[in-house]
Amino acid sequence: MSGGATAAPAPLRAACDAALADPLLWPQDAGSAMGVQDRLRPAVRTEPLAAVRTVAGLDVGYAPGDDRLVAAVVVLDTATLSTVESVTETGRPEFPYVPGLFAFRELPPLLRALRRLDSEPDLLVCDGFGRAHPRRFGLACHLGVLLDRPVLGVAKSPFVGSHGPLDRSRGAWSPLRADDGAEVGRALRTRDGVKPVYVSVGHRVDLDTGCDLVLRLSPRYRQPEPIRAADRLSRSSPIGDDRNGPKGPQRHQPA
DNA sequence: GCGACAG
DNA sequence: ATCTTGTCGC
Repeated sequence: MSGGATAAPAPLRAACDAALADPLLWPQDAGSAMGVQDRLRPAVRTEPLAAVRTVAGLDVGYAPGDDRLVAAVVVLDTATLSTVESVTETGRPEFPYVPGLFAFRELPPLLRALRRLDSEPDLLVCDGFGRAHPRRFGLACHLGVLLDRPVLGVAKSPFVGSHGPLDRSRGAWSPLRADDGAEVGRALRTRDGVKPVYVSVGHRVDLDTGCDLVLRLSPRYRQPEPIRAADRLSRSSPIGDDRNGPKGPQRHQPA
């Protein structure tokens, strides 16, 4: 048998397939979904993360006046911010948008996109929260635990918790605290005088490392480049038409 | 009970 | 998420 006690993390592809194949992970009602979050939450770990050579940005875009969506993943080289690889996957939402249950809506399409990646990014960055969540288990935690990989959540608006004012300059930050005083994330200014982004730990990374990385990944715009790249790709990507068979996922290789 | 509520 | 014009500023 291979894969003993010292087994390396399963390849990304296998981890995505395993998660997608487990029916217990994808309930159809809100009550069971919260139960899944409570069951998985204890697995979240916070730790330093080093040697982040490549980062994958994840995002999902929705077609206007339609029920179709596009999940996009773009892998960037951390040092140069150049694109290493990118994929898109089209589909239809199978769970309604419910604040607090975001993962049940966006994770399935994101996992189907991630499974087709050839590379194994050192870190995943998603549009949303990690521990800054009503039950401390947002999208970033959920994805991290399912794949047992480092994941960071970067959101554009606060969800739970509050923070004090922060300096006007890029790099300024203030702890995002839940009602009980726990630091569940940070409001981080990535551009002078521009609204901050909200960083929270998903899994296997800590807030210091996470904020440091987010700043390095956001040299010019408010949002980190990996998320910007995934966001743009999800918007510009043609939507497949399921009525005549899926259009088929698009693969993209840098020129 | 009511409002607010990641994307 | 998505629908939307111009405008101010680097």
